[in-house]
Amino acid sequence: MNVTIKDVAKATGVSPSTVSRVIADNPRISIETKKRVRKAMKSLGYHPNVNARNLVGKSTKTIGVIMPSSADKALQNPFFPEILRGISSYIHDMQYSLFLSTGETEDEIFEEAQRMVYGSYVDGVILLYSRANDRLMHFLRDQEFPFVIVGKPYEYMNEITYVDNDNVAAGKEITEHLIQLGHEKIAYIGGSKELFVTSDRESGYESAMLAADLDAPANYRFHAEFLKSGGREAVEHLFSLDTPPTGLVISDDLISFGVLSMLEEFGFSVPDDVSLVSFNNVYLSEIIRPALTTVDVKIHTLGVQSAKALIEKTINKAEPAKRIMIPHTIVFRDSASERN
Amino acid sequence: MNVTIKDVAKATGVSPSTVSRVIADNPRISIETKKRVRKAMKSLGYHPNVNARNLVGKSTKTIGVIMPSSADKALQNPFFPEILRGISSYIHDMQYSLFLSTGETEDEIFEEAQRMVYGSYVDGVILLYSRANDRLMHFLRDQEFPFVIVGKPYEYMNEITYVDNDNVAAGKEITEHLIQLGHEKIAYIGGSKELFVTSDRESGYESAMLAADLDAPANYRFHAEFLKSGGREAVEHLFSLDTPPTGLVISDDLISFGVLSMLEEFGFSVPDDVSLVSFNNVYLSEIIRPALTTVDVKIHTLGVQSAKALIEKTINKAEPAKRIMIPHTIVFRDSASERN
DNA sequence: CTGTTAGCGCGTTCAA
DNA sequence: TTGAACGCGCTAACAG
Repeated sequence: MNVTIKDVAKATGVSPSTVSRVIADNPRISIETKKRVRKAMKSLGYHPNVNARNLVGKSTKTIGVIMPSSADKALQNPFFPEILRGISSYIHDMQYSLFLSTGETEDEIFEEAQRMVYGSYVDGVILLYSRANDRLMHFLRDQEFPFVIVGKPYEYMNEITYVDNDNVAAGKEITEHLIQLGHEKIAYIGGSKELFVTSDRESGYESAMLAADLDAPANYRFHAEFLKSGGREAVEHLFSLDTPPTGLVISDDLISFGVLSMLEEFGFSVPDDVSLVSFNNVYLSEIIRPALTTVDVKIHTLGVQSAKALIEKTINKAEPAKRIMIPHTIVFRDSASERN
Repeated sequence: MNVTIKDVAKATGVSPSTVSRVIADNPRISIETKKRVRKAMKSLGYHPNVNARNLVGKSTKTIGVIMPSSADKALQNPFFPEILRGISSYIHDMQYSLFLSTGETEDEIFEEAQRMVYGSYVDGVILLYSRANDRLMHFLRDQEFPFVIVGKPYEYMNEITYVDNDNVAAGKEITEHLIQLGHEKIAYIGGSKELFVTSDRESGYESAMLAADLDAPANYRFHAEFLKSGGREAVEHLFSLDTPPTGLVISDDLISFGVLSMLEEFGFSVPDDVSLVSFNNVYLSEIIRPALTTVDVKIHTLGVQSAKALIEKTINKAEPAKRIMIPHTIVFRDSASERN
C-alpha cells in the first residue's frame, strides 16, 4: 500500500538497488537515471521507510532526550522547554529526530532508556540532569552508548562529554554584584542539594563573600526542595533571623518567583528592602515585577551544544570526551539595587 | 553484536519462531518452553529490535506530537510542557513512546509530519494547535492517518476527534464572576485571533456582557499577538480610553503576567484599581502576586484524554470521531475583587 | 554505471 | 505444540 523502492524501480525500469543509490546520492549513478528515478519518486510519492532503513543501517538518525525523573516538577521549570527548543533546533537542522522520555519515576525512565538503547530506537542520548550515582549514567557508560550530560557529571568527568556553565564563577560574579551594591548581609537560597548546579553556585557565592571578608554563615544558606513551598520556607527562615539579610542570591529564577511572592506577602519591598539576584534568565524573569537581575546561562545554547556534541559523538565514536563550557552573562534589571 | 531471537533460539534449542511466539505470549506454546525461553532471554540480555518489529508489524507503538509552528514562542507558554506531561503519562502507561516534532516553521513541521506518516515512524499524531485551513490537518485527513486535535478544528468537526474545553461557557462564567463583583466596564484581551480558543472565550465574554445588559464595544477588545509586548500594548490602549475598564478578561495566564506587569508600571493596583481574570491555571498563576483568579482548563487532563483517544483510534481505525469536552473549573484567587 | 544476491531481526503463514 | 520458509523495505557487497 505504501510506495517502496521496488515500485519506483519498476516505474523507472531500473533495479531497486539503483533507486537506493539514488536516494543516497551515490556519485556512481548517471545524472540521467538519477533524474528519471527522482521524477518517479516524486510522482509516485515515494518516502523511505525508516524502520527498514534503521534495520539495515546502523544509524537511526534520532536522538533520545531524558528528562529528570521528577518530570512532573521539572517540566514546570521553563528551563526544560527552553533547552528542548535548543536541542530541537539543532537536531532539526541535522535532519535528526527527537525521541522523548515519558517515564516519571527513576525506574520507569531507566527501563525506557534501556529500550531506547537495546531496541536501537536512537543513536544517542542527552541527559537533562546529573545526579550522584546515577544508574542510568552507569548503564550508558557500560554499554559505551553515546551520551551527553547537560550539567556536570559526578563521576568520570574526564571520560564523559558534558555541557555546562561555569556555575562557580557565575555564582561569584553575581554575588559580587550585590556586594558592590553595598550589601553585606547576603544569603543564599538553593534548590536541591543533590544537584551540582546548586552547590557550584553556592561555592561561587561563598568565595565572593570570603574574598570580600563577609560572613556566609550556615543559617544564611537555605535549600528549598520544592519550588513553591520552598520560597515560603526560605523567607520565613531567613527573615526571622536576628540579622536578616538585605541581599539574596537564589539559584533558580523559578525559586525567585516564589520568594518574591512571599516577600511581598511579608511586606518587604524588592529591591528597596531586599535585593535579589538569581540564575537562568528564564523567559518570565523579564516580565515579572520587579524584573529579575539574573545570570543568563544561555539555556538555548546549552541545548544546541549538547545536541551538537552528541551527534558528533554518534557519528564518530572515537570522538574524545569534551567539557563544553557555555559562557554566561549577567543581565541587570530591577530586582537588585544599592543597599539603603 | 546485539542479542537476537536467533541467539535465544540457539541457546534454548528451539526455533526462532518459537521465541517469537514466546515474546507474543502465544497460548499455543507450552509453559515449559516458555519458561526456558524466557530464562534464556533474560540471561542473554535479549531486547527486541523495534525496527525489525515495526517493519513487519503494522504498529510502531509510538505516537507523534506536533507543536505549533511558532514553537519558539509556544514552548514558552507553560501550557505546552504541561500538556506534554499529560500525554506522556498516558502514553507511558500504555507502553507507547513519544516522538516530538522539532520544526519551527510551518513548512518544516509539515515535512516532518509527512515523514512521520510515510516513513511509519508513528501510529498516530496529536496536533497541539488548531489553525484555520491547516495544510497538515488536510494532509492527515486525506491520508486517513489517525490524528487527534487539542482544541476545536475549523473544518470537518464531525469527522475529526478532538479534545477541548467548552471555552464559550468558560468565558461566560468567568465574565459573570466579574459582573457579580460589580464590574460594568469589562474589557477582553485575547491572543491571536486566528485561534479558536481566543474567539470562543471572547464569545463567552460577549454573551455574558449582553446578558447583563452591559456594553462590550470594539475598543474594549484587544488582541495581543505576542505575549510580552502584547501586555504593554493592551494596557496602553485600554487605559487611555475615555472610560477605561475596571475589569479585564484575559484569554491566557501568560498574557495576564504581561498585563499585570504593565499595570504595575502604570501605577494601577490589582485588584484594587482593576480586577483581572484569565484562563489556563498555569503553574505560576498561583505563585505570582496577586495570585490569579483563572479558569482551570485541566491541561493535564487534556493531554491524557487526547493521548487516550488517539491510541484508541490507532488500535481500532473504525473508532468513530469523537468530541471530548473536558470540564473546567474556576479557581478564585486574588486578582479579582469587588469593584470600588 | 548498474543489476543480482544476501541479509538486517522479526512475525506469520503453512506444515507437521 | 513447534519448525521451516517467506517477506517486510532497504542497503551493501559482489559482479559485470
